[in-house]
Amino acid sequence: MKIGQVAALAGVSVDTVRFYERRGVLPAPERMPSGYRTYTPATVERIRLARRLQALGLTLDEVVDALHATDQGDATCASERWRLEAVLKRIDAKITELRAVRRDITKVIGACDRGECVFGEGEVGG
Amino acid sequence: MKIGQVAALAGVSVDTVRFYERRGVLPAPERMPSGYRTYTPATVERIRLARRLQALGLTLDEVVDALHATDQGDATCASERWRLEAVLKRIDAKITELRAVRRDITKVIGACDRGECVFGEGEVGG
DNA sequence: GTAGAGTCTTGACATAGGTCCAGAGTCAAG
DNA sequence: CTTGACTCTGGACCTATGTCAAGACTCTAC
Repeated sequence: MKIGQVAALAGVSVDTVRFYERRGVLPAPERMPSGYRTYTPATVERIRLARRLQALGLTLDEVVDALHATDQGDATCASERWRLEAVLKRIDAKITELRAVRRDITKVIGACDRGECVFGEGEVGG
Repeated sequence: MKIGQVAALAGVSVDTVRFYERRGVLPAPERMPSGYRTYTPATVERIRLARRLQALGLTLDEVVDALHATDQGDATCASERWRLEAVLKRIDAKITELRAVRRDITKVIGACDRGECVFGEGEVGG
């Protein structure tokens, strides 16, 4: 398969496939005599897995780490699960942060209703 | 006041003050004969307000809009409150999204526990 | 008058994850 | 053999919010 077909099947752009190669998500593929990259269907699966992990909140570097771990062959659910739990922690922290900001905003809106506006009624000069 | 003092009082860097000027948060200040920017204490307040609004989740462009509205003099709580409510909507959307991802992750971890691992036990080739 | 701190402008660098472009080469169909 | 689609490389560009550096100038204190 050439890069266009792989990209289409995986649901990403050709540029993204080449980008993934540069970033280590994909290994350097075989080349035709012309220099064209050739892939096997396994690459499509690899890209799909990478996308799935990204959708779960892993950074691209984390995806690379996870894939390399599975490439080593000794990756199991038990050994990789912590990656997901780390993301879970990050998400929880982010949600907590957003909720705090949310509270602050509602407070400011409430102050607004009581006539104490952040948007100064007076001038805030330069 | 010169830029360093303004920055120190407002709790930002000198670079940030100049950056704010470029972005329209701050108007172009008066200059000394030497070319040095001169500010009044009102600028410190303006920067502090900008930071407060940013901390509430407004983008810098939104901060600029809000400040320009108050500069026009006809800004009131009632007229500016929608900006905060827009941010509130954004935050809620983000929280919803994060919770969805969170659920997905816990599902994947659960599948993990049942032996269906995203990290393929088999190879995911290149 | 000189040292050191502050300020000036312009422009590059940083993150994260791509996207897009130019110019050249290649492949398949008619 | 030509046309159009595809691919190659290398690098620039994007968002957002700053941060940093170089080289020149100015201000303050001694």
